[in-house]
Amino acid sequence: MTRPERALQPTSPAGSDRGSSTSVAGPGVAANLIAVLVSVTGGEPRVLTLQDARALPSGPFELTHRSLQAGMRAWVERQTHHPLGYVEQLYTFADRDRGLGPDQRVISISYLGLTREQPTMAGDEASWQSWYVYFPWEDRRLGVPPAIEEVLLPNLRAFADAVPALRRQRANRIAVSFGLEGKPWNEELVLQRYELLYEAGLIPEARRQKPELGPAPVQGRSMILDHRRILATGIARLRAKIKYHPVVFELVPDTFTLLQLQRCVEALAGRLMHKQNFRRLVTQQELVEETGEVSQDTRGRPAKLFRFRREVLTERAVVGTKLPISRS
Amino acid sequence: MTRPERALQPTSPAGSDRGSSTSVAGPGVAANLIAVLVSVTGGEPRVLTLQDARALPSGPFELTHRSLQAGMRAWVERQTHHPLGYVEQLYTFADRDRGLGPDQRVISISYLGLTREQPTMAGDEASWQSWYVYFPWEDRRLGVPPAIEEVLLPNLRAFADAVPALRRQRANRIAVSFGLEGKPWNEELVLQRYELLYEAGLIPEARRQKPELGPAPVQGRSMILDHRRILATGIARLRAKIKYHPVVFELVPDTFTLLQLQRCVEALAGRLMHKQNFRRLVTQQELVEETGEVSQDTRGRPAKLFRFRREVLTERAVVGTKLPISRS
DNA sequence: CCAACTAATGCTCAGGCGGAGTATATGCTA
DNA sequence: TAGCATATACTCCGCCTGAGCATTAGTTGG
Repeated sequence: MTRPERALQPTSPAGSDRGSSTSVAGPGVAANLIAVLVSVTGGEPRVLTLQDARALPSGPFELTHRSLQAGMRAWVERQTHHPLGYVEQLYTFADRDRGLGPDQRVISISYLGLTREQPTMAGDEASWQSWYVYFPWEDRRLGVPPAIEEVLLPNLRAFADAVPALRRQRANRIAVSFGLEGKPWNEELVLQRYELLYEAGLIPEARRQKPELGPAPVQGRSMILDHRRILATGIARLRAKIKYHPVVFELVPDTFTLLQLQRCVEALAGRLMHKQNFRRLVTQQELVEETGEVSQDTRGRPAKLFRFRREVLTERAVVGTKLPISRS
Repeated sequence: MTRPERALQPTSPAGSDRGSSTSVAGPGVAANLIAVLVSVTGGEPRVLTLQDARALPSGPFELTHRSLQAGMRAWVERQTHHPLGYVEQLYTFADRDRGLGPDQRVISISYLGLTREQPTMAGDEASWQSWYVYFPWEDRRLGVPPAIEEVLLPNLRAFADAVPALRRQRANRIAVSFGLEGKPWNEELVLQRYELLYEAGLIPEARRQKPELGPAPVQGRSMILDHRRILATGIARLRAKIKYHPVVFELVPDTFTLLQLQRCVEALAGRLMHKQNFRRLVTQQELVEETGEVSQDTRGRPAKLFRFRREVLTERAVVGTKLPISRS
């Protein structure tokens, strides 16, 4: 009997392939698994990191593994001693310029994994980091971070103005990505924003081969190789997913208050939500049921405890439709 | 040939892990690219096939390729002598049965590609097939195909009833997948429906190792290995994508009438749409602009010709939002 | 020229959903 | 007991969307 794996529907991230690679030698091509492991604790979305918080966990795809996904689960659970609630493939890279050499090629298959509790790690170099450590501009829960206006945008504008022929195009791209000039902020554009900063040369990853440029002006911790880019892909995917698939419940305890649930979603989305409407959304869709118990937390009126109605995963097809389809 | 292990992830509820397997340890890993190449002609969505329409085109990933995507483009364009408008990664899996030998394993990376015109192929064994040849139950433009009620559902019900303990669960899954018992038909569940038929043993792919079962009862052409499964993934992805990203325009001529555009979307979705609302949707979003010309087709009032406003790709972030996010 | 037909285009209407706000309930602590 | 903090209930309104009716602009056959 295999352990059940959750149903996943892959959606691809936009963007090109900039490969990432780690370890693994041998002639020909090697396969490497890279994990974006997410949990939410203390009101922060966290990701499992290694190497002084500068790398995502990764490991070779081994022959004992039944499948790529099984391989993912196997070594993650071996490392964390914790079951993985939800796993979804993110993207596969194999880029030459970031590889090991002309005769070497590494194929990296990245996965997003959700886990409910914070595992204790085997290795001591592992740690859970708020993902906003790497993407400070993505957290708007307390309003727009001042650094955006003070540091990020001036640098981006300079980037736009640097090439007159591309000025308008770049300025527009900046406006779309960061929600300027009346355009709405879209929390799903994590990857696009990262890419933009990369192209503008504002982050360390883009300056590795150009030490003459000095330190990168933009805040936010960097990672080895393309790991920050993979993380951006994972965040974007998760932010999109929570809107049409009940994956949040993989990140909260078995029973929870609606506010806890909301805080979790807010942590992931990096935005605050309207409390009453959030409740309406969740309850109307019958995603949860009352346990009958009440939260002991108790500042203010105690909140009812709820649990996820797992049945919804089978009773409905949890996907969206937007075309003007005729009912007749 | 042995039954191909399956690597794509089921969106099905109690999705089990049918991950692809590998048997052996060895130094080398080969990478293989598989393409779902789509075009729409003659009111039919078509897919490029090989080997007597039983295989998707595929080719090795070579060290000369800059990236996976570049590799895809390279050999597709070499084969078809036609540029690829849009390319998107579908899924990566490692399949035991594709291995070249005990010390080899193959990683398959599948891609979806859209092309505007029907290329003339180099090899004569290549042909464009309506994808409904492989999935007849997916075309509801002329109403629900009679074969669903006559062949498909009776067999599925038998499958559900076969195991009393699973009866309810299976019956429910059937209802959700095929839009029964008041549940709506969801054209995006292509993969789930295929999976269901596979698990129910109703299609040739599932019976390859069980010749005693005789011919599969369900109509629809099969393919080698799990190519039909990959095709299902591609169709599902495309059907989902057209709802929030203007990819249809990659499939129609440079100028087109709104009805042409609608027919194209309908071909992909397998459903008819409300004409006036379709126009409203397209024009309100300013996805198109008039060319000033008029269609010469001329049965009935001549239709204005339009062209896609490529600018929308940069002026807006073309993605959706469904959370009750506070504007303040 | 008119009638009939086909398809394009314009317009209206009603229901539902989502964003936002107000009001009330229920626990605590000072 | 007042005040506070949070939970929960309900209302309002605008927009989107499904659906249908009406009109326009061509062609084709008498």
